[in-house]
Amino acid sequence: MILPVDFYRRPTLEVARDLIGKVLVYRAKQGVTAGAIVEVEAYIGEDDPACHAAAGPTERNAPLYGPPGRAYVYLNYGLHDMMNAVTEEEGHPAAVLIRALEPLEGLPLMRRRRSRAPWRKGKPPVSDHELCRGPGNLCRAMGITLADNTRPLTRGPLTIHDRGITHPEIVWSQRIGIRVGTEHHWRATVRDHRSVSGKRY
DNA sequence: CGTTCGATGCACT
DNA sequence: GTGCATCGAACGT
Repeated sequence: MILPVDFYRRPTLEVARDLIGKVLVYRAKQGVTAGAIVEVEAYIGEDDPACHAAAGPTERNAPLYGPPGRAYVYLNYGLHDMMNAVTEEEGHPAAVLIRALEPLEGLPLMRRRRSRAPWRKGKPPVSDHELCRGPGNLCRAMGITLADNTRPLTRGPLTIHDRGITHPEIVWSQRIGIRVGTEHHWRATVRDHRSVSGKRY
């Protein structure tokens, strides 16, 4: 079952918690890829210095201010696409960054896409559990790009599903890879999961 | 195990 | 011109 818009129109920390174990699906022309979410981070409002809305509305962060249940995709470090799910009411800028998946479907396609990265030329293919480890890696493996920015997650090629995965054990920790706002423990991971990026708990 | 650092594009100031 | 919500290699312990 595809998660409805009301799933996303809630406090961001609740959405973040509940996204763990849900399944991200991309139906591309090349084939279907899917993975269970095992790591997320919440970015909440203009008072959160690490949130892209910290400096107020801009052209780039406009999707954060838009309706919930849509994708906010942006390019980071000039290299990596990052995918968020927009949360809360329209006008309240907040989102959940999808940081890692456990690959479920389309692993050969994921591996082909990962191998296509310029910095992986001539390198051995990555193992299964590494295919979607890290926000940049998962976007590359899933084929998620800036073209998917603002796409609804309730229909179309990019969707998030409840497939009844049973209550993974969730651990909260500091968000990683940021230089401000590290005091908040707004990173949720599945305990000791090998597809989680960075430190595991 | 850990830390450091270069690649790379673009929004923002 | 500056600085990233990263990745992976190259080192040191």
